[in-house]
Amino acid sequence: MAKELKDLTKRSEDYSKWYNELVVKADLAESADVRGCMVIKPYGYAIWERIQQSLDARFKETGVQNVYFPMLIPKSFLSKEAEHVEGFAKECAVVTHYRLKANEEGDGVVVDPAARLEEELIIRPTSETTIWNTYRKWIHSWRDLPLCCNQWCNVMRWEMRTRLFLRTSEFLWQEGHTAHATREEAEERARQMLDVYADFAKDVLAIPVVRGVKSETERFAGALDTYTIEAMMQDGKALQSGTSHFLGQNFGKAFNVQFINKENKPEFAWATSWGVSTRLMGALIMTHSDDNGLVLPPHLAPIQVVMVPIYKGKDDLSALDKVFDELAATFKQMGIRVKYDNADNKRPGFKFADYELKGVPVRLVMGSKDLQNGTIELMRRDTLEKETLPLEGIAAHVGKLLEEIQTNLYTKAKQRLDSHIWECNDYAEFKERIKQGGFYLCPWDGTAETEAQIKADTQATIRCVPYGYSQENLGNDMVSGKPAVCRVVVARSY
RNA sequence: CGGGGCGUAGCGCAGUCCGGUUAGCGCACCUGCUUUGGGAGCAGGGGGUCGUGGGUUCGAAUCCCGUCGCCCCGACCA
Repeated sequence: MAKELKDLTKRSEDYSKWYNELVVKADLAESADVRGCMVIKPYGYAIWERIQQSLDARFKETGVQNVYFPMLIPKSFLSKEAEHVEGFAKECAVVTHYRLKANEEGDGVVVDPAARLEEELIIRPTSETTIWNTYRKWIHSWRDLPLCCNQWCNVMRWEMRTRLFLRTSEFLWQEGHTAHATREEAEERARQMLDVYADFAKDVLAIPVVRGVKSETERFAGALDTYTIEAMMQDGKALQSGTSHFLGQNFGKAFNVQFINKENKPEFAWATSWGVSTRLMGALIMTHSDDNGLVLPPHLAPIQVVMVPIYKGKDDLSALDKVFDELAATFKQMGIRVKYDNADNKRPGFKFADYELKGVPVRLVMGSKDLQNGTIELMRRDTLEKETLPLEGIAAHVGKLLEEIQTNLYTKAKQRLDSHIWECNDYAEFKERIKQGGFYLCPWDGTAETEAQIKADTQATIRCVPYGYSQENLGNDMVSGKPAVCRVVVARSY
């Protein structure tokens, strides 16, 4: 399998194809028999669960509670916020009937025309509308605020083109929805959640991101401001990996969510929403993977250490079992996620390749030779380096090594990001260089026209107005030549 | 919705141009033996209405007409 994968990467310069093959071969997910949807397989879902656990704990530290709202949204809800409906209308799946009946003219079943719904229901593309419709009942006084809820759920957007994890019709995500008494507090929350995402990406996924704010055309439908984290994939393309929106009072007004403020006057609630999705797994795969398969950062990996015995007979195995079982217990005490694979239906070579494909950070191997010598072989996935070490003290060594691998993966990705961000002030130069990928810091006049021009000419888009990069000596917009209002990140994206 | 391509075993494909043995190959699967420190070897075995409907023909996976489905490129997008 890995051989095929390697051949593929050598033969094909198409990064997307390599990515898709990798997802399938690493046993993460596959295309479903339903248009544009995906089946997440056990190992892929284990990774998603790690993301959930880790993010959820961070949300709760900021005072967020989990809730659940229905998947079906009455059509009328969606039309209450004008920009919101315009943004999502083109990609909604609609429920029109509630019953089937036997086909009188042939096999199978048909939709029963008598069972037409009076009001169609939309399968949620996002839940602002249904949640704010309920917030009206929950919010009456400034004392009810802030209200900070999050839900883990699926959503459906009828995308025209799909790719596993990056853009599927149905995807898993979390969506946070907060309501606040003041504009300042809501804006602060939107930025705070962006920081939660950025820190999570860095500390757990080992993915460095560029934080910033979206241009008006790239903004979430119905938002006043959309904050984003943009990650750079190995081919230099950008991937929007998480967003946080300041929604102003748009949804408060649309759903009439008013509270009595401290001055005893009615006021519309201020809103934010923020989300990350299974797309993060796409980011993870495309940031760290190599030709041997996935490379998972230890803080995320469902299996941090895999142990494989090499044996000839039953006696060999039971001697090795004893050592490994003891080692496994030590790892578990240390809070390290360990798997001992002594299954006899797969040969060692197969296991090695398979766990590499799955990105397990550390592999420990022992055979009868090691047993005699009191040694153990260790391989780290990030560098593929192998060494034979004394069995004594191996657990402590592995504990330290996991942290080292985590740091190393982040450092490598950060160096790649930093060395592929360039200032660019000349449009002709930009058009040439964008072909190789990378992020370009370009002066922008703030108009949608130049933004559209760039997209038409190069397929690249304004990813964001970045934080942490100089906004001085702007000069003129590289397309229009008019005075620039800010420097933006321009890149091709997934 | 525009442009290109493909439907043959669970998966990947050859065969189609130029109709003619029993439709073939690789992987996977099953059985047995030998193996096990980098994706095992040998031997044997099972699995097909060639997407589908019609037509031409002594004869169709192959030619003709229709139809269904899928993939890729664009517009959309977390």
